[in-house]
Amino acid sequence: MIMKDNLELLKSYQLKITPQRIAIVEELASHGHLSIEDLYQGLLERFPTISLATVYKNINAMEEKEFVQEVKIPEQKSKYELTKAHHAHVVCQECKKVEDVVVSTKTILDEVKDVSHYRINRDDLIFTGLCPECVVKQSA
Amino acid sequence: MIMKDNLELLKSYQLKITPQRIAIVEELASHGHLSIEDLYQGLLERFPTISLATVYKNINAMEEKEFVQEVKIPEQKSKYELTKAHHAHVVCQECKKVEDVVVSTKTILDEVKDVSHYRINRDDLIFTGLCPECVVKQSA
DNA sequence: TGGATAGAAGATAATTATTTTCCTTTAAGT
DNA sequence: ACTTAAAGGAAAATAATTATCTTCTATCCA
Repeated sequence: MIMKDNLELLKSYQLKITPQRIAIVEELASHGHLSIEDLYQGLLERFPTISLATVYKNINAMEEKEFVQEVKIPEQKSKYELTKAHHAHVVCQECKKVEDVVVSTKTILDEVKDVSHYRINRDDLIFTGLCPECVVKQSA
Repeated sequence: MIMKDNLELLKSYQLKITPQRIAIVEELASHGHLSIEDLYQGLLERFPTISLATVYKNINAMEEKEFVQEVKIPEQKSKYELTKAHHAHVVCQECKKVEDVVVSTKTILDEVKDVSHYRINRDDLIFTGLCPECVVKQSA
């Protein structure tokens, strides 16, 4: 179910509230990280006539407003997530799941700035490996 | 010009040596990070009849053998680079240039492992901001 | 609350990007 | 040199994304 927060948020981002958009937010809120195709398949169940173009247009509009963000993952199609407090991602190379992880970036950021002399204002950190469940399966 | 090393390397990766492949390696060696389209345009000058499919097929083959690696960058098309010692990337949001940067990842890796309980064996770190040149231009 | 209207949805076409096919050519190993 | 597996090139096939156009609806305001 959708939280009022999300509705308010959509509004505050100047995105018109439509049933399709609400559904997109719900999907993202409950599943976390979804590809365009994932979203489309999920929405089809609720809106049998929804167009793939509608998914693209909405995700693009939401990205534009920074309401959602694209996550580019090695060896996979891009996933989308609701914008939230800054975080990194861990990806399981086995089961493909993607999770958020909050880590301190100060140390590495300082080093990057120091070494590169860039003024950094964004970081996209993806860590790939095996999730705890897949580690177990693998050793079994 | 191509270094013998690259030829040897191509061989050692079981990739048949062809003029087109040599050119791809040269392009990547001299320009660092190139998109498929960049590569195609560069190669066209030397091989007016080269096919875009050849570029795709070769890059895919080289990726397969881990001779080159894809670098997924926010808001940009993927770039490709020769595989080398592990490193992170800095991207200038203004002039779009991409550079390698070597930083210690031990601290953050430990934290990621600790927080996520994943067994991590790969990291893709992209830092976006302004390169020194663009910082200057911007304040001018 | 009942329009007016900007913007969204849906269908489809058009682009763009990527992969595959098929046939010719060539690199690499006898 | 000869053989063969693999690569190149052209074009077709797929996939992914964007654009267009018409219809519909959320939002705004009298």
